[in-house]
Formats: sequence, C-alpha cells, structure tokens
Amino acid sequence: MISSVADKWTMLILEELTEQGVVRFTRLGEMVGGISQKMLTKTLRRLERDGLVERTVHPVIPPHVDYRLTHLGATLSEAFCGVWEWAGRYHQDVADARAAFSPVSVVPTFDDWRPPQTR
Amino acid sequence: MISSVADKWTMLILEELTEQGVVRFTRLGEMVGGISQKMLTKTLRRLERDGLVERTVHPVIPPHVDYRLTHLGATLSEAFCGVWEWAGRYHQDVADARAAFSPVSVVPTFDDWRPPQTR
DNA sequence: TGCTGTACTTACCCCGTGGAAACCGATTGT
DNA sequence: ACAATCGGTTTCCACGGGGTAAGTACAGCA
Repeated sequence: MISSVADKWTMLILEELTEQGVVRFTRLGEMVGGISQKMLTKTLRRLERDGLVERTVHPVIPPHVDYRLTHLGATLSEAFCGVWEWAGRYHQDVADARAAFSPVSVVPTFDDWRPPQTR
Repeated sequence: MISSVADKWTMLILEELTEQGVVRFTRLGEMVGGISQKMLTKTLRRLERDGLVERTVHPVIPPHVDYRLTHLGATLSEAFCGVWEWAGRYHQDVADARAAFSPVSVVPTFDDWRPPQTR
C-alpha cells in the first residue's frame, strides 16, 4: 500500500497536479518530463482506482480528458510536503555525505580500502 | 534523489530505526519483515553512504554490527511522519475507492464495461 | 483524398530489481 | 570433529518495470 504511493512517477504526477490543478493528458506528460505514455496512463489509472485523482472525459472528437486531484489526493500531496521540504533543505547534506563516502574518483586514498573478498 | 529515499525498504527501515534506536543487522531484518539479506545490506549501505544511518562494527568474533540513525536520518524520518499518518488515516478510504472501482469479483456489473479494443 | 490532433491500448522486448539459497570467516560450545 | 552464530557476499534466475513503436477512432481542414 505504502509502496504504491511511494512510487517515482506517482510522486511526480501528484506534484504536478497539485501545482497545476486541472491538466490534460499530454500536457501532464510534458510537465512531468521523461515519462512514456504507457507509464503515464498506467500510473494515472492506478491513482484513479485508488481515489486520488479524478478523470474527466469530455465526449468531443479530438478527445479531451483532464485530470485533477480528489480531496483524498490533495491530502496525500500535502502529506508529501514534508518530504519535499526535507529534500530541498537537506539534499546538499546528502550530496556531501555521498562525496565524503566514496573516495573522489581519481587518485583516491586506498589506504583504508579492503578488497571485498579476503580469500 | 527523491526516488532513492522514496523507496519501499528505505521507508520501512527508517521507521524501524526510529522506533528501536540501535538495532543489529539480523534483528533489523526480522523487524522489517519479508526483506532478504541482500536487500537489507544494499539498502543499509545506501543509507550509510547518504549519511542517514551510522554503521558500527564491533570487532568481536561472532560479528556484531549495529545501526542507528544519524541526525540527518532522523530529520528525514520526521519528514516521513506526514506520510505515515496519512496512510494510517486514509488507507481505508483508498481500500474503499479500490473496491468501488473494480467491480466486486464475482458477477460484476458489466453494463459500463467497454472492451479495450473496438476492432 | 488524406493528413492532423488527442488520448489512449497493445505488442514486443530489454534490462534491472530483487528473491532464494549456497557459501564464507573465525571462534566457541559439545 | 562438527554444528552454530552473525553479517555478510555471490550466484542463479524469474518477474515485472518500463521504453519504443504501431494501431485505433473520428472530425475537421486543406
């Protein structure tokens, strides 16, 4: 259950819908960026099934479908706020930790390096 | 970056460490439940690399290693609180939405079902 | 006549994720 | 001599995530 909302595309789509309000399919795909139609459809269907987004079909001939958050979806998006804020505030710390952890690419100090296998 | 913390195991491990404080490898695996050693190791390594958990090795002969959150890790865990609370508060709503969405298994109403291919 | 725009679905295929299980190391207990 | 303990690592393998490309339907416009 948690794993279904902790999904990469889920979070990004939720984010866009929160910011944009009502968005059409193609536009949503552009905004998210780098998502294939297949995954966009799949993720949106799951969100719709879980009652997080509402899908409105306008029966016109160049098809027109738009998506918006439901109330439930909005509450989830709000819950995610904390994580987004955390990422904004601390991503530099994480980057620093990463840099300090793995020796810096070229000519690193191998002094405390031990091969994974003692054999 | 977000996707690395929004991982299923990451969230569960962070949760356990938050609740338990200092935990050993095997015990942590038991607490999380259903995680393979491989994933536990991998996830812990990543968390360590990102400066979110601290790994302490006691050089004794039945090996003894324990893990605890760093300050950074604690802030992330706190940021996740909102999501956990959301899950606790609304998981029933999601379950309901799901049940209402897909017709209830046996003898569903096919009235509004349209085959995926008109052909 | 045929091309375009829109929101998909379907088929095909690749590659990474992740589980299961065996192996490993030194030491203590029986 | 042998099992057990602990924290891994490694190998094998299946599943599915996810990309690409093509199909689909239908009206309007050139």
